[in-house]
Amino acid sequence: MAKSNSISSSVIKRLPRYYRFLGQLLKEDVVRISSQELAKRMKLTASQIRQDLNCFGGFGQQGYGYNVSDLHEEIGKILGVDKNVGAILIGAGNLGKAIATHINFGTRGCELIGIFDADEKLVGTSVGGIAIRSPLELESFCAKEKPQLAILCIPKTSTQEIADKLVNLGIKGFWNYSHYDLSIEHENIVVENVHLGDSLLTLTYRLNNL
Amino acid sequence: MAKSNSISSSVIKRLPRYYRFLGQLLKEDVVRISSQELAKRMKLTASQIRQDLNCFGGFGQQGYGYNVSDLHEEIGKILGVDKNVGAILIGAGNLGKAIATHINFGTRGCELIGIFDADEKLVGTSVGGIAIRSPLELESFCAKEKPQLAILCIPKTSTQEIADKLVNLGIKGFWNYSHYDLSIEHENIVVENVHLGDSLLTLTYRLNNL
DNA sequence: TAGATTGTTAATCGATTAACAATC
DNA sequence: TAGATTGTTAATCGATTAACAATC
Repeated sequence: MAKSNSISSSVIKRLPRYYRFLGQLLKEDVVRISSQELAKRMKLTASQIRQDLNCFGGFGQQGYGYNVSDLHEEIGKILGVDKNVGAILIGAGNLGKAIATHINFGTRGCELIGIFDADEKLVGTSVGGIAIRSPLELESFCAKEKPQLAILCIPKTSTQEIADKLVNLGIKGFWNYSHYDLSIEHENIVVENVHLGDSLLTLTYRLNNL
Repeated sequence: MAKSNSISSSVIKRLPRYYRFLGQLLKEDVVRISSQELAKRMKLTASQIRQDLNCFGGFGQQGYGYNVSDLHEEIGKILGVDKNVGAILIGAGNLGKAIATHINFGTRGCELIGIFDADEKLVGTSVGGIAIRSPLELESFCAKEKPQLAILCIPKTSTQEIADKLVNLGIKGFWNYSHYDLSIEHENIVVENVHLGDSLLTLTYRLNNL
C-alpha cells in the first residue's frame, strides 16, 4: 500500500476513536449516519470526518450518509483488526499483568503469545492463561513463534538494551510502557511510547490552572 | 493565573517530557544545556524548545543556555508537582490495582487517598497500603477528605453515571481509563481520557503499513 | 571584546474548517 | 425531480520552523 505511509498521524490517531463510536452505533442498531450526526456525537466537525475518511476512499453516499456497519468494517480493515500479529510481553509486574489481562488483543489484530520476566519466582506461573517464561528462552521462542510486537513493561534502565536485542530477534513494533522514550535507529521499526505519568501530569496541570 | 489558560494544549502536552528529560540531565550532573543540545536529545528543534519555554517566561540566559536544575524546577512548578491534590481510585480490578501501585503520584503533585470498589469481596482488603472501600462510603469520604481528582478504572457502562455523581461530590478532574469517552457538561471540570486500546491500534496500524 | 545563545518576530508548513459542485 | 449529503477544492487557522537582533 503506497498510500498508507502518506496518511498524517493526526488522522491515524483519530481512526480508533471512529472505530469505537461506529461500534457503539452498531450496538444501538443505527443503520446509517451522516457526517453531521457523527460529528455531533464525537464532538468533531462534519468536515473533519469527511476529510479523514476520504484519505482512505469514498465510503459514503451522497444524499444518504454512511452505512454504519460498512464503515465500521472498512475502518476495522484499515486498522488491521482482522490481522493476527503475535505479541510478547516483557515484564510481568503489576502493570504487565494488568496489560495482559485487561487489553483485548484479539479485537485489535493481535494475539498475546508469550510473557517473559527475569524474576525466577514468577517463571512457571501464568497470567491470563499464558505461562511466564525466563528471558533465557526469548531467542528460541522468537525463532519459533516469530512475534512481531513486544510490549515493554520493564524498568527504564533496561529498556533500550532489551529493545535492541528484540529488534535482532525480529520484533518490528514496540508498545513501550517503561518511563523511557524509546527510539530505535533501525529502519522499519515502529514505537509507541505510552507515558501514563505524563498523562497524569497534563491533567494535574489543567486542574491546577482551571 | 490569567495566562495559563491561553497556553496551547500542544505545548502543555510536551511539558512533562521536558520535565523528564531535564530530570535525567540532572541525574547525569549536567549543569547547563543549550536549546540546541536539548533538541538533539529530545529529537525536537531548538526553535520549538525556545518557543515552548517562552510561553511561561525567559528561563534562559543569552550566550549561556539554560541552567538544568533551575529549568527542571521551574517546569515542575508550572506542572504543579509541588502540589498535593487528593485523588481517589474507582475500580480496583487488574488495571486499577496496577495504576494504584505503579504510578508515582507523589512526584506528580497528587496523593492517592482512597480506593473504591463495588465488589464486596474486595472491600476491606488493601492495595498499596490503601484500604478498598465500598462505594456507599463515597459521599461521606469526599465530604471529609475533599479529593479533587478521580481515577476511573470501571466498565464503560457505569462511567458516565459515576462521573456525574462524583462531580456533585466535588471532583474537578477525571483520569478516565474506561473504554468510554467521558465528557462532562459542567464547567471547570477537566477530563483526560486514556485509551490504551486506541494506542495499541495505532501501533498495529503502523506495523501493518510499514 | 568576541562568541554564543537566547527571546522574539516573521515565514512556512500542515491541519482544520468552510464552501460548494457533484450525485445519490 | 427535489432534498440531502457526500467528496473535494479553497480559505482559514494554528503550530512549527527559520531568522536575527538583543544581550549575556
